[in-house]
Amino acid sequence: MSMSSIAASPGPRERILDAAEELFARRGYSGIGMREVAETAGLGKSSLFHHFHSKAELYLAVALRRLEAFEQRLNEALAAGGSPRERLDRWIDTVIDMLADDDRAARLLLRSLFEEDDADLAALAAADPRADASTERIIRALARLLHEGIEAGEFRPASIPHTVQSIIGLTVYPFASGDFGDQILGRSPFSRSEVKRRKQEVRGLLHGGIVARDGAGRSD
Amino acid sequence: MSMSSIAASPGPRERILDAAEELFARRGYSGIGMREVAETAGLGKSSLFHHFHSKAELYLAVALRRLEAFEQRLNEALAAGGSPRERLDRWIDTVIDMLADDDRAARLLLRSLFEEDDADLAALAAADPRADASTERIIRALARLLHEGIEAGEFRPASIPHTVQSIIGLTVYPFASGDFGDQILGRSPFSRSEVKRRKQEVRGLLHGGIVARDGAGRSD
DNA sequence: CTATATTCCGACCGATCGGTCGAATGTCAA
DNA sequence: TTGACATTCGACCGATCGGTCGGAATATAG
Repeated sequence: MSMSSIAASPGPRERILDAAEELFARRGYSGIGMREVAETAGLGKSSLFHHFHSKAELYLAVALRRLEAFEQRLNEALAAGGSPRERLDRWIDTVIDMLADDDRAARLLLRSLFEEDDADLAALAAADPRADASTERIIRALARLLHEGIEAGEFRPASIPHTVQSIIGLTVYPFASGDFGDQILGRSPFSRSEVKRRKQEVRGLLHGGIVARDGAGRSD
Repeated sequence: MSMSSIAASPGPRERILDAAEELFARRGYSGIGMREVAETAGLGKSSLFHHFHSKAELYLAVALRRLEAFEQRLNEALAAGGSPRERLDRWIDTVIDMLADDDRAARLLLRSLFEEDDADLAALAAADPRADASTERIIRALARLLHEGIEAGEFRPASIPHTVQSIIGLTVYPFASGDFGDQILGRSPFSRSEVKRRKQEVRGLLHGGIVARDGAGRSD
């Protein structure tokens, strides 16, 4: 028997991050306690504090891990080349795929965007700008892509910041809205086919709006 | 003089609701203590509990007040008549105006949509379905409007639930995104002109997308 | 084996949490 | 004035909060 349980499985640090992400995503920073995180991760609270020196540090580590994974996959999507429109479509598909993979990510992301949860957390975040820097790079890459598209005449001229807000609102929000979203969609969570529909919805809006053209509907 | 201070001014109940809304919107349900609410409202904690018997009840009262004000103004916007497209435009303008008036509303709304903050809160919310019923009526009215527009050939056929999600994401999210949103827009909060731009942005997306038509840009 | 460093945990800390209680004060009608 | 009711408040409750500490395991190196 001995030390057993799980041998080649993730170390305690990863287990803690996973547990914390799940909990923070669901009930927010102030909504969960370190005792609960420790319990979920399968160790004592004091052991938890051995790996992360404060609650704020743990939260930032969780957020940073998510954000950097996001950033990397989005960069890959952009680096794959193609016209601005093709790259934008791929960017959107990638975001939606990542959020649909687990809605924890969407909730955590949305929370971190508009939450002023705690004074200690804010102070620590100000001292360690890595998370903010990551979001900023993501936003800037998207803005640059829109700019290129406009320059190339593929996108209609528009206020890029507002378009960025729109794209984020269209992609992130529905996956974070939980029960409420399920209720709108008719009680089913985001299935494979719903994900596909969501991609089509966003693409359809960006390409053609919902208002019918003077005579013709449009296919793609 | 006598009882004075402020004569025709709001009673303690309204003062409490205002204070609580401000605080809950900013730091969420678990992020705020009843002591702080009482202090902000200008009375003792015990007096606060005289007016609201629990924290969950206070939160639900705050949310319900907001939601019903929302619902009423949105119904007025729809009742003013016009084609589905005109009514949808007016609906969107109304939402954006309300959220821009104070961003507490946007934050509180978005929070209530995707937050599973607390067990007690969830239990009480289940026992008093007024808030859920209000959101559901709002959503249903929007869905009905979209349906009418499609029937009338004004809107392109589409998945109505997904379109609902899109419209909410486009309108609500940017006002709730706080510092992050300001950062995207260039550090300025939502000024009168930004609000106008936001309306144009949403309308433009719903009417025409961002992808340029084969040859022509589009004005409105 | 022993020596050393790492990881774990139970017990504990002061502070704060939501909530209660009883008494003091204010208000108003009879 | 008196009695009934509403409102306020300070003091207090048990529970939980984030965080600390000293020592017991455990792993690793020599």
